[in-house]
Amino acid sequence: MDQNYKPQELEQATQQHWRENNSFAVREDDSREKFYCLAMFPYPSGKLHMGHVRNYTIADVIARYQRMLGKNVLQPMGWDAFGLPAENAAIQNNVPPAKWTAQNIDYMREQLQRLGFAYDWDREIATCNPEYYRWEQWFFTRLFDKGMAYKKKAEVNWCETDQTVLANEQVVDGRCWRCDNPVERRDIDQWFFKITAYAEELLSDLDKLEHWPEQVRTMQRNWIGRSEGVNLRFGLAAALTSGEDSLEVYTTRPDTLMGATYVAVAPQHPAARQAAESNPELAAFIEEQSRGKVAEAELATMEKMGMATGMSAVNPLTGAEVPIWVANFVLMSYGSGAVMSVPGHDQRDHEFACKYGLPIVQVIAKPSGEHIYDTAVWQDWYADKVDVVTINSGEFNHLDFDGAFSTIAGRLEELGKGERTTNYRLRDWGISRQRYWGAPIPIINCDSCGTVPVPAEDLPVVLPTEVAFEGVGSPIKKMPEFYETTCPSCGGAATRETDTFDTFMESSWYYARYACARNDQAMLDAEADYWAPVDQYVGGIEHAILHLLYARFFHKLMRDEGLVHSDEPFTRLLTQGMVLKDGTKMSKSKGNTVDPQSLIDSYGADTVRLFSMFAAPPEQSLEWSDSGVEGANRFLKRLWKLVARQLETPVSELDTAALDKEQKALRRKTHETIAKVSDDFGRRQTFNTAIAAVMELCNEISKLDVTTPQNHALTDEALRAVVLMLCPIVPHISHQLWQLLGGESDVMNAPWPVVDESALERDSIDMVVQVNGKVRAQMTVAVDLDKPAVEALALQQPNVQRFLEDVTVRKVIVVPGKLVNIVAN
RNA sequence: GCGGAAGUGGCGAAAUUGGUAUACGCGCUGGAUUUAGGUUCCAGUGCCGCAAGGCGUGAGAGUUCGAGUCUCUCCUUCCGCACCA
Repeated sequence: MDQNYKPQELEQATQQHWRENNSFAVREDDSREKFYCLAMFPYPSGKLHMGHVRNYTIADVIARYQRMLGKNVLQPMGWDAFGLPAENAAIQNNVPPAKWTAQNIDYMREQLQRLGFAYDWDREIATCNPEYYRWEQWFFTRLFDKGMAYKKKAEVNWCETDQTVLANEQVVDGRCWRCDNPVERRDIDQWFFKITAYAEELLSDLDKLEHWPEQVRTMQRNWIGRSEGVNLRFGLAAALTSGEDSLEVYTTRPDTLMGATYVAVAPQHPAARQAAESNPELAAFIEEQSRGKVAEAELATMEKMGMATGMSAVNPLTGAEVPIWVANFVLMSYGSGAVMSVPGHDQRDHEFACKYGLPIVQVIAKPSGEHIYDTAVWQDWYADKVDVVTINSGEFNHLDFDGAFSTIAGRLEELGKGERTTNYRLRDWGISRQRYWGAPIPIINCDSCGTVPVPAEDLPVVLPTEVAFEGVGSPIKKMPEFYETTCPSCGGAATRETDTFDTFMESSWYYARYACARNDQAMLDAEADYWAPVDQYVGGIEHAILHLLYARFFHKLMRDEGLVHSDEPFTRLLTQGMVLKDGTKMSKSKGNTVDPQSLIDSYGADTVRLFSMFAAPPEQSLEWSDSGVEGANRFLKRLWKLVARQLETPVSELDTAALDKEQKALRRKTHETIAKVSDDFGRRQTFNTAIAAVMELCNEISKLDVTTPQNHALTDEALRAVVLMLCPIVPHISHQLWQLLGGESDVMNAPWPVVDESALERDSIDMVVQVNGKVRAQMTVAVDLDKPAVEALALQQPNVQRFLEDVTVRKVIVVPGKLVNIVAN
């Protein structure tokens, strides 16, 4: 055996072996438990970064471990290939997005293979291929027929110069990130998915996801934002021109209805618009509120502003008339776009009332009644729901929150002026993008038939890839050969939809498609149903809401279409931490990136994998350290030498009955390590401590003199266990060392090592003796020594006696196998 | 403002059920090998102290024979959401 560890040639040979044996291809197999392990697929941006390496190493370690447990493991890989960067690159470098993307995929696939990930490449998918997105288009038409996909005018951020819609993130200080022109809000036709129809299920099923991080579940709960309240209608003193004679508001605090002193409506509300017709000042105010800053975080810190409409509303229970104001803080997209304002018990309403001199009425009070209510000064308890009672509320006085809520809600229901409702913060998912590099929305607009979905037999609607970019607009919007078509319904001239799908669409169902990636007859099939759901999903926390919520939604849509038979797509979720350098996230803009490729070139893939798994537990952020990489490499070199030393002597039979104390200790260490590493890999998913335990075992092995036959046999057992346990993490070196140690078959197919319980047995144990909680002595006692004897032995320890000289022993606590604590004073 | 996570040596971190704080690795110090540097190997390495010992897990209290771990108060950092009626 070569005395030196040579990762480059060793890894190349191992990978060639895997390729030749098609080692990672899998099929359905009912004789074994299936395990579907998946890492979030990458956007093919050019080359892998350290975050990818970490993500894919974690998933690969889990997949390989599960495989060694005897399961039928699927681990696929693919490309989230549609998206904006390809368009930007096209404009900058004059390369068509399709070509740019394909080149990047080829390069990054090579990198992933060089890292030795156990992917079934036969199932590779790229979402920009028509073979993939045709099924997405087909599914969309199914949802259209069901009414789950619909078109409506929606307010968007619009850049007039670039002729495109901007995402909120692309609006910087109210201006376009690219051309710096002021962004307008504009109403344009957009396609939506009715995700709100699944709000309740998406919320309640979070309780089933017990193997998801609590943080992600909480974030999704908050995002869905369920609240219980009442929809109620204020009368209108004068009916609107549209015929409406009432104004609907949503409140979670019907108990404060008697304290409503004005009604506030959103600038976009019909009542506001009508009032503006005869009020130029108000019209200007509404116009002003419709442009400028749009990011919601900025809206939240904006000054509260409003203007009276001159109209008034009638309280449905008291008949009192209150003024209607337009206020910039009321959102048209939540509830009905109008709120009843109770400045006595809502801080924001209070601020607004103080600013504009509107009346403030107290309707809830502390039950003691001792307080003095100063309407000019806000105090936190004014909004409390517990330990308060209603006052100044006529017949509804002296009720607690629950009593007031149900009595007032009940009365409104009797009068037909309101009803209890559940509201969600979640809004329908807008899926239209005015971008080019995405899947075309399969819709044809016909002057006589209206909106017509493309029939299944005409799918896919293929996105033209030979395109020329003139500025930033989507090229297909200027291509009559793309958009001019005939109506599938009447045969007349019609135009195609030129918008494309949000790229979150593709990533919402790719996990299911891997399972039947080459099926050109159906979106999903029985094989997809065999593999679904994903048993272990691994990805960044940044996808906690959007991607993971959309995928959960899609899974339920597919279930209701009969395509899958589970409720949730991802049983277990691991969110890996960021890769940091010098305490901050690695990023191009900070210039603190480390190129994985150069590390692989100089140390080999195994070293990179080992360091990524050793430096921190997977959920925590990982601080990059060049010397830590050296350390990982050093360990592999030592391991190599350890096996080389081992092979100098022929193997003898291990006689476990004839071991001396030192030999028993090493054998115990070997099996204790197997137990710990198994627990760390399986239950805890703390691979850093598993590696540390293996390192400890290796340190023990290297201390042993292997020239005696029994020591050599013992080391053989230990080294085989080490190689098996390291195999998921450093598969290349493990593959070679396993062969050198005479292991049968591929190490990656070998069974995970089993603990020999008899090796764990010990006849003596080290215990600590404390006096008043401070360690004063160590002693070795027989395992079966009873408590009184242990206590007596502890008291005899010379250093213990020294500390007991001038005090009286009050109590002795014996924790078997661990310690003795003598309490004395 | 609301919600979540976390604060342990010089650094990354460990301590899983309330039981020896700092495993494992990095770095550092000394030594061996080497023409030298690097590599490799050996020994040491929380702080104060010659030692005995004392002090040590963000700060302060509490519970306990015993607290990094449990309870309370506070401080700091990171992350998410953010006018949601």
